[in-house]
Amino acid sequence: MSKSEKREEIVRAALEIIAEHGFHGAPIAMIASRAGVGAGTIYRYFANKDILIAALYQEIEERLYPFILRGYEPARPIRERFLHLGAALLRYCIENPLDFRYVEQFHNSPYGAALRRARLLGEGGERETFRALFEDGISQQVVKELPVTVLCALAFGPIFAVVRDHILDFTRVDDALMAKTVAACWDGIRR
Amino acid sequence: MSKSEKREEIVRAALEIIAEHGFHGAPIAMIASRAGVGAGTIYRYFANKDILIAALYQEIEERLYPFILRGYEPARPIRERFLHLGAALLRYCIENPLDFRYVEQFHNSPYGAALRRARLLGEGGERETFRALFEDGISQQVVKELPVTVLCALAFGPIFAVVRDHILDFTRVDDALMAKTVAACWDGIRR
Amino acid sequence: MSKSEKREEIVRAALEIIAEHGFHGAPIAMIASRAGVGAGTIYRYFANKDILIAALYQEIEERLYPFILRGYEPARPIRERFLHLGAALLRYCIENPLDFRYVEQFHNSPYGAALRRARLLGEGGERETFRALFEDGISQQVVKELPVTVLCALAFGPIFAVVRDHILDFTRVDDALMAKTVAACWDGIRR
Amino acid sequence: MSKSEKREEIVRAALEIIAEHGFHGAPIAMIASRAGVGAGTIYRYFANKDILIAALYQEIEERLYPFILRGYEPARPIRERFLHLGAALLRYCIENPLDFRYVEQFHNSPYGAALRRARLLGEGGERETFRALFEDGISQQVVKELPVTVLCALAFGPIFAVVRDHILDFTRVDDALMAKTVAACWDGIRR
DNA sequence: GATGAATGAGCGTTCATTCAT
DNA sequence: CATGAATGAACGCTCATTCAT
Repeated sequence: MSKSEKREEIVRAALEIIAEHGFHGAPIAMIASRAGVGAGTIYRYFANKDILIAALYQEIEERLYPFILRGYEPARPIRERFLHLGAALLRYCIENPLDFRYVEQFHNSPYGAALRRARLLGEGGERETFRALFEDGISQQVVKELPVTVLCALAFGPIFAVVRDHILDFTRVDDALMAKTVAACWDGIRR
Repeated sequence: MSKSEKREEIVRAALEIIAEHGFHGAPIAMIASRAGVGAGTIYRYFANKDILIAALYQEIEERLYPFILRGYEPARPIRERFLHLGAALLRYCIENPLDFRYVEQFHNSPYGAALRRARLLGEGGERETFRALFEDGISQQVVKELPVTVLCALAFGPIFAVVRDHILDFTRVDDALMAKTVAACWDGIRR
Repeated sequence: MSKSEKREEIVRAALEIIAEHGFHGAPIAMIASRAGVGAGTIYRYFANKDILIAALYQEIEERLYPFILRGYEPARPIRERFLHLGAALLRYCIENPLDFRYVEQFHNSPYGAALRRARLLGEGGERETFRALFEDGISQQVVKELPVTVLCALAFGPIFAVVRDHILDFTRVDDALMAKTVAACWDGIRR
Repeated sequence: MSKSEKREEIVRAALEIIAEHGFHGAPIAMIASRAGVGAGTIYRYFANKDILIAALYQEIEERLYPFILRGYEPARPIRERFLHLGAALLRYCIENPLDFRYVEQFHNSPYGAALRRARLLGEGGERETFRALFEDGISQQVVKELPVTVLCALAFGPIFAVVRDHILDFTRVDDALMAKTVAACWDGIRR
């Protein structure tokens, strides 16, 4: 196994186990054994468990962002752009439930809050795209005049809630329902 | 300190520490010391940590439910009823951020998922009220024809997201913004 | 409940619980609740748990000794005297299994060894009777010329072993088997 | 220290401390420190304390059995066979007092009773040898017609009692006394 | 005198991290 | 480099003992 393959195995194992059992249910020894490496080896790639956790979060973001931007055209009308981004986000989460579960676990830790706070100040990855969309929408008087954070809440809150229900098998989400959900989110933010 | 005061102190200490640091950041010894009691004392009131956690969740529910139903009139129009419930829910969370944080932690634990699943089957406390409202709304063709779980997501998702941002000081939520937020949620679910 | 009744209840409860569950399975709180008194009350009668344990042992000895001496006639022949004492001892243990179990637990604790050592030096209750019997037997050349401790071992060892098996339901001991067992013990020590 | 030496050290430390102080007087931390290892290390070799205790018992049995069978010839006369086994058993206990004390502690625990009960049903290690001997003896009309459990009591009861006295320094047991003791046991069971 | 709630030292056990091999 | 055995601090929990009522 090459060096980078090993790293990948570790990250994959951590994702699976943490998504499934949460942070407390994921001892380093279990991650190592699922990854097929020694426990000490993990510390060659990540200084400690917190850093592994943060790096994994990073990786997920780096998969998500290209996914939702694929085919995105900033020149299209606001509504169309929103429907594209919302649908892509929803689809990604439905198709990558481990990633979604992991991100939820992460945000629900002291660590996650720190990161979110840091994001507010600096550049925010895909956040920027949504921020630009909402600010365009406001200035074109297509979107409600609300703080961007609230618009985010109106747009993403329902999407993530639907994904949660889907993962817990409370709601079966198919393409049709995905479209309707995102459309309803648009109703929430549009003027 | 009287017997019931001691119990209350324990519950309050647990609420504060768990809301702030999560379940892993809240050892029994820390809860005990914050409550001003010995560690063993907690076990006179709660058989073990899990039961303390569940009891605290129960207590929060028992505070929340009466709060949001105060002044609720099931005979009023759907929209009005929704605005009442949504605003009350949002206000409760804003005014009781520890309760909100705690409930989030709880739902994000294996324990919480088990409870949610159990709720789906049996009677669900305040859930019933919302379910009735949404089903009324659908049959009166005032609300979108979507699964109740999705309507819940559209209604509560944004509310909880706004509360999260408020607690993290990302958004300052005043009465006006609360009203606008709930109104936007209504736009999301109404036909 | 009078003062001495209360003491008796405590001792009885301790006997039952310790005989059944051993010393670790017998917290003071459990003894108190079985005795129908408060936990603190036990400390009015016994300075601490060790002293309760020792006092209970004492009480059992004080029941056993009169029982085996009932009808004992030191003037009768050695063999007859031995059969009397052996049968009485065996019968007592079979009929009072809690006492027997307790004594076994006791002897198997650091405490029990200390007591046995103390006994060797001072006067030893019923031990004296047996010692006298064996020494008579040796001087009359009816009993093997062995140290008294070894004669005790030959006489009591099998009796206690049989009782253990009876209590664990490995052997059903009736009057006939009791007689045969004691007779065999006699064969062990007689010339 | 090699891996298997470490395991051995742990077992030896546990034997010493439990033999001396009983199960409650032998916390894991004390065993670890006597063994010269960290407390957590014990759990690499034994899943928990109960399993350590059971494994140690097993090891003692596996030392005892070969010892008493060394030079045993099933073709010799009953009496000779009994004297061989009895003397070997007695010698083993005298020479390995820690083993003896440990086994006594073990049998006097809920765990030990469970094992004894299990033994009654299945094959019983060295028990089988003694059982065969006694049954041979009965059918050859050399041994008293008593239940095997009672014959065991007559044979082993005195031996273990003598060992107890020896360990507590009540009786000094030398080769001559060992021989006499076993001979007396034979008198107890022979016709 | 009697109570039982309160205490906290001490238990068995886990697991992030280190380091000899 | 990679390993995984070793570590020990920290956890949840029990229970003998105390003491305010």
